[in-house]
Amino acid sequence: MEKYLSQLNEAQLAPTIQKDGPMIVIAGAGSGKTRVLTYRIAYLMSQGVDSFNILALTFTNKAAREMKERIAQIVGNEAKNLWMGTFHSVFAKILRFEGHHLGYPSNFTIYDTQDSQRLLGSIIKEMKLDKDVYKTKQIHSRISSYKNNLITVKAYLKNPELMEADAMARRPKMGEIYAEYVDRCFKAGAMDFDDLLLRTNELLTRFPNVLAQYQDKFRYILVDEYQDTNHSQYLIVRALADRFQNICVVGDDAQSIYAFRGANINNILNFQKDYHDVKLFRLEQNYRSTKNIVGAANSVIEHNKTKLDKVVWTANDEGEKVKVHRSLTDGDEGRFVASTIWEEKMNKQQLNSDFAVLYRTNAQSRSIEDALRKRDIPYQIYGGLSFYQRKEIKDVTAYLRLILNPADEEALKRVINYPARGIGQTTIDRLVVAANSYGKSIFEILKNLNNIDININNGTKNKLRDFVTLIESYQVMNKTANAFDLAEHVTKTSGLIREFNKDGTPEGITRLENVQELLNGIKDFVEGQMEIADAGDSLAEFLEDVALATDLDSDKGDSDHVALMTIHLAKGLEFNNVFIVGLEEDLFPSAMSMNTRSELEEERRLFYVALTRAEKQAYLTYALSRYRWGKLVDSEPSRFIDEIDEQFIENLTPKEERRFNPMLDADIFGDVEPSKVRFKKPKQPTLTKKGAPKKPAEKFQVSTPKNLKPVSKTSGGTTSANLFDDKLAVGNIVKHIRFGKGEVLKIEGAGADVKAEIKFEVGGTKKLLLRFAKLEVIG
DNA sequence: CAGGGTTCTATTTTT
DNA sequence: TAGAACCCTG
Repeated sequence: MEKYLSQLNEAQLAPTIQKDGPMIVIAGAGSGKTRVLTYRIAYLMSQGVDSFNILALTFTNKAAREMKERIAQIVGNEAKNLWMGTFHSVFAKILRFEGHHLGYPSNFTIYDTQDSQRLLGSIIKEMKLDKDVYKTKQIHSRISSYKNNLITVKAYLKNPELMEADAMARRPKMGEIYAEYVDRCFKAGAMDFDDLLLRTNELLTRFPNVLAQYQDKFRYILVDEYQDTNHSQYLIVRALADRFQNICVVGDDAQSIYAFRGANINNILNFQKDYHDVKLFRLEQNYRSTKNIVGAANSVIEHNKTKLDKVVWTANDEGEKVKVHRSLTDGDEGRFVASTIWEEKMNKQQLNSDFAVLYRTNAQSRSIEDALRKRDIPYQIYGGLSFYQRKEIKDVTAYLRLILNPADEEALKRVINYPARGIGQTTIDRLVVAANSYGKSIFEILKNLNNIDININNGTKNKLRDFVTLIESYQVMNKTANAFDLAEHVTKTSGLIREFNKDGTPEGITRLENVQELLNGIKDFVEGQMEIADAGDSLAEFLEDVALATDLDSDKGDSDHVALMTIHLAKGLEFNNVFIVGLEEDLFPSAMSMNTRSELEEERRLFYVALTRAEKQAYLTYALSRYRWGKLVDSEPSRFIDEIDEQFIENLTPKEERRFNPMLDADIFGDVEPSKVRFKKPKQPTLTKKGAPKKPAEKFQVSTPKNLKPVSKTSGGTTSANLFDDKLAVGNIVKHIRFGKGEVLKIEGAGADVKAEIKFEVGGTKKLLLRFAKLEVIG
């Protein structure tokens, strides 16, 4: 242990060996707080604290895993007994054991955001409320914030102010929706994310003996990223730490960026008032970044009023200045990022993984991706639609969830008619009504179709019975088979594989691959579990992992790639070179977050977080205009750029600015004669029900050369360039493409390994320019 | 009920 | 732009 402690500086050592009592560590960015946490746990164990008595709450499961591995290197196998993880995953585990006190089955389902919103959507529909007033997203975030503040339905109904506020927002039925939602979740044996915390609180307050048991267990509690805890989490920590008061929280008020999901910065600001005799430690020396980066970050955060006193400094080199780059469009911005990475890799012998591109919103990844792909620079996008949220994955897991917990309403609704079995919406609606009126789950209704008064014809009833038989057969199998065999069996026999295989489109193939990857994941999981002696039901535990996994957690990690992610996701990470893109007013700071001082300050902290991810070099980029919601919009540089002290900045003035030039930027090796393209007249204007005749869209039918095989298809399609239909590939007729003068239509084709760009000019003479390029394998 | 086509509408961040 | 909702037809 001594040898490890000697690696710490004085400021780090003090909190590490402070064994007992409440303490707070204010840790500046890059000051080595993870190391302090890790070594502190190891130190506690070396001082005779039983590993079973330590609880460490981290921000991601990945962070917990890495910390655990590190501790294991120091103290050995004992580390396995530590309780470490996110609030959600740790308390989900506890609720599996103790949930029965609250009337939950131990195999309760965890509803993710999508499940919650779907359920709310159907409740709103059942209540016949106006869905434009009662928007599911907003209702959900409302309910979420109630729950995070421990406002139960009961408490809500006793709180005239809240009800008044909702009534003022023209949503007087809010309370009813809330009540119905909670009720339906409960009946489905499901908890949403917020329930995992709320119910833990309920458990600890209503059952003093349970509380006592866990207080006794968790004698030493450590909380990372304390600035991002919400009220619900705060109360859990307080309750658990109450007996021994051995509570150590670590955080940085300047990096509090989760207010939108209920995080309360006051938790960290007021910590010293919450406990007696709190020891305060500060880690102010930054080991991560150059003087220029630290200086730039400090000068920005100075503009915030709400903050704790702290001076972050570094003994590192001066380094390069923070570079600011202006582009014409978002496309140019992407090309700047890609070419800079390209050059830096050449000149400085760096790896792809030395680079990260950070943005405010997920939608911004697109232009960056395009540019990186064009240069063959490998990248990985983190976040966005995470693997487990993809449709095909959710389809498979829905079956698995249903097997485990047949009451799971959302899972059932998802798969009862997918793949199609002739069970339509009307039938499902009737089932839901019946379930509600009998106070049973839908699956119970299905099992008792004979004894229940329900208006469903016999043909459909038989289909429903077949479905029940199918699920029940899986349930039988689940008793003996392992999770992998079961999952594989389900994908084959439910018709899911057939469904994805059906059309043979690249999308279908990708889906199949994803399903295969899921199966592999289950296999790994099952094998991993065999090594654990007291492992429980592998399927249940796998599903729990899935529900609480973040995209960072599932990082395969071994390939060398540029990382693309939102700033939120980048918290806690570091990279040699960081690009912060889209630094424009209304984008960053976001237009939604400029109404109040506190919102704006949070955006500024977010920028601070982004900047402090960089070790050697930070690039700030913005574009003069950018495609937002399909249109090119002018934008102004972000105020955050101005807020940086000039001495830390270098402006990169581009020598020449040019827009995308297909002759230079695309890989062209052939042309197609315009004569092969045929235009047809636009349709007549169509009348819509709502009244006014719409202007006719300019619609043309275009036939493309035979060797072009259109590949992708979208669900809808207005202007979409990838609106192709498989059938059309035969005659090569592309329908319904709406375009304006000079717009570019891209076709990414499979057939002859081609990619083409067709340029149309509408009005005047119609011309076509078709260019082929090498096929780019996407994704 | 299924499937295709059309129209509408929402765009912040996530456990 | 892209996905969801909706509408129409077989």
